[in-house]
Amino acid sequence: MSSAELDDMIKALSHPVRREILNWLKQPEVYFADQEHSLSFGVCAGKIDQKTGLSQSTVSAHLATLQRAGFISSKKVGQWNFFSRNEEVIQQFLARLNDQL
Amino acid sequence: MSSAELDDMIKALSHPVRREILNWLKQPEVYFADQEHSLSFGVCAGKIDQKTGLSQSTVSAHLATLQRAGFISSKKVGQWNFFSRNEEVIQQFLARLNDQL
DNA sequence: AATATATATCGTTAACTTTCGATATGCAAC
DNA sequence: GTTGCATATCGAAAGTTAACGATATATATT
Repeated sequence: MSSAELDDMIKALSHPVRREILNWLKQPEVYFADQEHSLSFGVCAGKIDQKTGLSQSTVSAHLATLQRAGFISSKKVGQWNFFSRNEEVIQQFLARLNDQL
Repeated sequence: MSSAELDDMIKALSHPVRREILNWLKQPEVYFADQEHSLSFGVCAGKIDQKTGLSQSTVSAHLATLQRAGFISSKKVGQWNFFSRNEEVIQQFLARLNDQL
């Protein structure tokens, strides 16, 4: 993980809504129990929009930021886009921070 | 550590110069070997100004940000202000992040 | 093909952050 | 008490980020 990548990651975490989203994705079955689709591909963008209370375009940008940082991935299925955490990346990030901070 | 405090801490880390300063303070004897004063009280603000290459006022603001977040403390001795890391706070922060991320 | 739904992208505005130089404050030395 | 040095604070300019509504794209349904 380069220094620039680390920078992107920390910046991605520096917004409370993005941290909250990451947290929700940790336990989709708790926070998105109402999702019609199976949670196995992840959580549907629209469900996240609802939960934040922010506009659709704003949340789309937050998800893009988290994805650019590597913390989440998306899987497109039909017209939907499902998001889920990249646990290994998150662990790498924490390890790196533990080390370099 | 409250959620607002965590927020301040992550924001404090979200600038590369502030992370760099934290890193320098980890090994003052390596990065500030030229300091005339003993390093036992910490590193003198002016030395940090020099090393960053940024203006005195800018660095003063960065140091204030790190201090508000709790990552560093300062000790005033005469006309000088010496800064040093708060290792316990940093460890608490890392533990919290490990947990909540 | 037309319509509907989900999501991304665009353009704008508002808010926040970083930087600087200038000034203020506080201490020391003369 | 005036001068000099270290640092903090102030005010302005520039850069970055966040938010929104509108629009574009892609898929699904009729």
